[in-house]
Amino acid sequence: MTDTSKEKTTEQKIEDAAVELFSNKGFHETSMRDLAAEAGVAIGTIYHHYEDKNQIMLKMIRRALEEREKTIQELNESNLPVKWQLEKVLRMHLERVQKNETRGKLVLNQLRQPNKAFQQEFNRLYDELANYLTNLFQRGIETGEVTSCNPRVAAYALLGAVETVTLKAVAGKLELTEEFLDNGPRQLTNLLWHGIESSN
Amino acid sequence: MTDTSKEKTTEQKIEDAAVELFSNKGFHETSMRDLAAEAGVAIGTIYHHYEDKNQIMLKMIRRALEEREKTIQELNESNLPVKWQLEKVLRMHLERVQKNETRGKLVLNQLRQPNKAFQQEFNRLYDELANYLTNLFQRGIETGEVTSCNPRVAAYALLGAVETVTLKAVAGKLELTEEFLDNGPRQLTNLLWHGIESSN
Amino acid sequence: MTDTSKEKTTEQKIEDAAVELFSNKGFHETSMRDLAAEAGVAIGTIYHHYEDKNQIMLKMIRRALEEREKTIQELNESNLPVKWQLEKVLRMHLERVQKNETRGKLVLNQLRQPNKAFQQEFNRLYDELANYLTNLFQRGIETGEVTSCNPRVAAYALLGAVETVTLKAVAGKLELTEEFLDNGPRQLTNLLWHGIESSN
Amino acid sequence: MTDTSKEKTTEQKIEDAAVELFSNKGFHETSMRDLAAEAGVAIGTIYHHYEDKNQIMLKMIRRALEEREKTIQELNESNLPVKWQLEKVLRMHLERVQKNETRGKLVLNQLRQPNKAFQQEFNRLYDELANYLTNLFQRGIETGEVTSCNPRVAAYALLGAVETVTLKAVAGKLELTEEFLDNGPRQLTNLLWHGIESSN
DNA sequence: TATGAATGAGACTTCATTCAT
DNA sequence: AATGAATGAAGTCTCATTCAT
Repeated sequence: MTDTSKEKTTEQKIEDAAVELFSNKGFHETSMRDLAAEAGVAIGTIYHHYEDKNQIMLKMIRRALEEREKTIQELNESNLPVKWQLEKVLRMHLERVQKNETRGKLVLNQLRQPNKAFQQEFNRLYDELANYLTNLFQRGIETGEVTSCNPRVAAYALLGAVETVTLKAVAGKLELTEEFLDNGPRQLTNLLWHGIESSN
Repeated sequence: MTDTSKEKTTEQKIEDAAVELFSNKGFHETSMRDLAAEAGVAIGTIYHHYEDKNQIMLKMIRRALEEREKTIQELNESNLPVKWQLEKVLRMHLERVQKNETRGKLVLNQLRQPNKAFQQEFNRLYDELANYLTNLFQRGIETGEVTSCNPRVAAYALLGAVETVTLKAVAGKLELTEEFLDNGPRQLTNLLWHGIESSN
Repeated sequence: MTDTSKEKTTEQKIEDAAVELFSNKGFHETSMRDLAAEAGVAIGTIYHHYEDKNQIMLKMIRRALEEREKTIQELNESNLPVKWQLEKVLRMHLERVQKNETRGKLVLNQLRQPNKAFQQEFNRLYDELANYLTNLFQRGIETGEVTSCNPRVAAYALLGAVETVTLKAVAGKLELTEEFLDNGPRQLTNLLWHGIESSN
Repeated sequence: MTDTSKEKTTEQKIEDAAVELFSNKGFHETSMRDLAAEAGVAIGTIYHHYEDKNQIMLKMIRRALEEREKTIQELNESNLPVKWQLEKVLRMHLERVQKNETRGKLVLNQLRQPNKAFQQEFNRLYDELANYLTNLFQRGIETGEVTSCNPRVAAYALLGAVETVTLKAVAGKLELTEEFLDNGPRQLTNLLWHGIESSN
């Protein structure tokens, strides 16, 4: 029984099953039975680790967002130029999704759900991202780096653009070549930064 | 019994209830009982008009998207400059949402749901939009109006940006003043067109 | 509008639909909607002709059995030899089923249903048949035409044998050649009469 | 908690309730609520043990017929004279019904139902019986034990006769004295074997 | 900690029946 | 007489959750 680091813990098995099923079938379409079967544990076991079904989702969301939160706080405290921060944020986002496609899909799927019990906390965490970007743009406007605009609108526009591109990529609607995944963040930054107008 | 055109048809009552509840509580969280109560009809009456619950959602989605499809086909056949078409599309979108906030919310909420029965048809309609924009940008690149970029990525980015801004506005996260709703499309077009870089 | 005797009356349409569906799908599996659709009339129309669904079945059953009852009463009052009466009854039965297969199936299907509302009356009518045969055999025993046996047991055995053969024939499990339908009654009578023992 | 072998298992409770209600009220007239109440368990519990309502009936049918199948296979492989096998089959049948009247009634009630989901498998099992008898008679004809006749017709006639007698007995229409139940099979065999003609 | 049988509220859906037209 | 939209009770089945082992 010496743990050889090969065997997953029960907790890990449940978490993996949840990410897999919630992101591919959806929260409601996944029953506790499905979850237990996918994880290879008994239903009762899941209830030893989570209070109820909502808490499972909540934990997945928290874990995914908290990682992002941390990076954002660091960036927020740096005084890097706006464009630079923007590229870093995009790069972080794409890397996260690349590293764990399924969890990324899970979070992105949740973004538009109304009114669920765990939606409140989810929105709280999500708003931090929006606030960070809003402030970033606000400061950019003040320093002249960014064109005059409603910074919150710009923030949501940016988030929406990135989310959608990512989701479609993960869903297989976009061929994300190696090259795109490497240069993508810079290209996307440029696109957003300079707009789609030809400079000719 | 003189029909004063004030009274809603049964079908209309059901439709209104569905839009109201699906967009505010979500599809799964809305039971047929809820729906019947909100519409002021018996449960059986709903089944007289719709085959099952999914078909109700499907009809709402179809109706919302088919209106958009028509406008897009017209634009597609016009030969207006890319930027102009872009502004027209945004204007159409905002007007639609303004005119029927709830239905707009309903559709936007559905964009990210995985795997439901009606998701297939929904995606088919949604892809037409994406294809239209992709072609628009592709032609723009060829005519030199648009900077060199992956036109499909740009299309999804644009869609995501607009969806998110709209959804947040409808959800009350953005104060959309009268002025914004009037000038919004032009401003948003400019933002997307020139990017957020200051021209100073 | 002069009735050209080609057009079925509404009542006839309903009756035909009922026989068709009840015998092929079963009573419970046939909804009033199915019935209305098959008959080509509105649901409400059916309720102008029948009090409720049970009454429709009841009427089918009554009609089928009353025809048989009449013949049996006549036979009962005749003083034909037992074997002769037996053959006549079998012939009548097979002819009836041949003439209206579906109605025959309907009745045979009902023979074994427990406890239904209309089962009571059905059984009353069915028992008349059993009683007739019981009396027939009883008299046969008294006159020495029939071997000593429990006449009621013999009656039920006969009924069961005939029903089952008929039902299987109608269901396609037996190839009932023209020849069998002609000579069947006599052969079956002989089989029952002399048993299956070889006379060699 | 010492299991005194007096307490029924949940499965057994459900099975007993199903046999009781299906045979007395009928399949359609028995709701899952009825079943749960009679068994003294929750509705959900039934679904823990059976996939759906049809599967419950199917299991009852299978159990009843599989016992019969086994005996028949043994007889089939024996080379006993036809008349002897016939008597043994009848004896087995009557004993089975005597031992578990209700289950017997259940099966007999199902014999005539059209088209239900579980009817297909039921018919498969039932046909084995018919085939066995058909072959038995066929061989009897070849060996000269049995009179020349369509052996399949004879098989169905026999089955029908026995079923109906049994069912009426169980339903209380026949007074089956101890004596009859003991000597019944021999008498019934004789009746079928020699026919009802008096040998005088 | 782990199990999985048991629970029962509540979901979706069907369907015989009514009634205004 | 004929229609069919409307009704709502009752049906089957699902599922998050509990609890004795």
